[in-house]
Amino acid sequence: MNIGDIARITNLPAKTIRYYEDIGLVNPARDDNAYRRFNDNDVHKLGFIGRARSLGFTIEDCRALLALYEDKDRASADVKQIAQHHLDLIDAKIAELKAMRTTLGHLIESCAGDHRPDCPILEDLAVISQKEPC
Amino acid sequence: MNIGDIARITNLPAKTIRYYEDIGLVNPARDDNAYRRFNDNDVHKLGFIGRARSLGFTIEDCRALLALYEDKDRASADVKQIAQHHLDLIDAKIAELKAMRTTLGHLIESCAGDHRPDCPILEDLAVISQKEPC
DNA sequence: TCTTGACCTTCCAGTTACAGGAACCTCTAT
DNA sequence: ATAGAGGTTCCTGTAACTGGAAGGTCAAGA
Repeated sequence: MNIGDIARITNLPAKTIRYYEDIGLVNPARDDNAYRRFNDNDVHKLGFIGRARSLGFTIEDCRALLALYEDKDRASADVKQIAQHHLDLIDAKIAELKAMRTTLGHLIESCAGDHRPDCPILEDLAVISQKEPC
Repeated sequence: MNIGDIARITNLPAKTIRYYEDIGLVNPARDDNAYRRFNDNDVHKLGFIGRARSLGFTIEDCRALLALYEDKDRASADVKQIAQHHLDLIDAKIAELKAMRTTLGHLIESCAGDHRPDCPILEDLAVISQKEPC
């Protein structure tokens, strides 16, 4: 199978698949014409990576998870640790965004949004006093 | 005031302030020794940018907000529109992260996390069936 | 046979918002 | 005179791709 077929199957852009080869996540064979030739294992791996990425794992996480996946002597604790760490990061990010959301939501509510220049949003941003960073 | 003083006042790294000059957000004067010399207006602007950034506004948003701030004939509607758009992006991001969090949370719960290789997390990632991306 | 269009290749640049580091200059205090 | 703190520019790297240029390959139709 050529890269276009795999792109369709895995729902990953061909560009992305080439990139994954560049950084050593996959290693497809080559035909005489230099076209990449993907086998079932490559498809499987790329699907794995795609799903991990869609859960927000970094590329390096994907690399580690893939290695564990292929290591039949792995300890599930190692997998869980990676996942838990990632979950913690997600939770931290959600908390950060929610704090922003709250502040920004209040500011937007209080802004008339008309033709006049008066704007609580700008006034807040321009405030001299040192608040804790959001 | 030199860059270090401003860095302390605004709580922005000196590197960041230089970067903001590079991209034209601020334009401090220079002393004979080529040191940047910041006045009160520069401090004010950098504080403004810092607070906008801490609410997650992009640099280009900051540029636009700063322009509106300095335009005394602005319409608050223009400010509100930028803020509302940003809020929408934040909400989308929160929703995305929450979906990841839910899926990942379930997977982690179901993983024993011991010395054995069996792992529902890996099994899920390796699934052949095409689910909707998370 | 020629051509057209779809597909493939590599390589380079751009994205975001900085951070790190090298090499070097300047100021102040001892 | 020298040390140390602070300033300068310039270059590289980050994450994970995306876009585009320039060009090779393949299958089908006129």
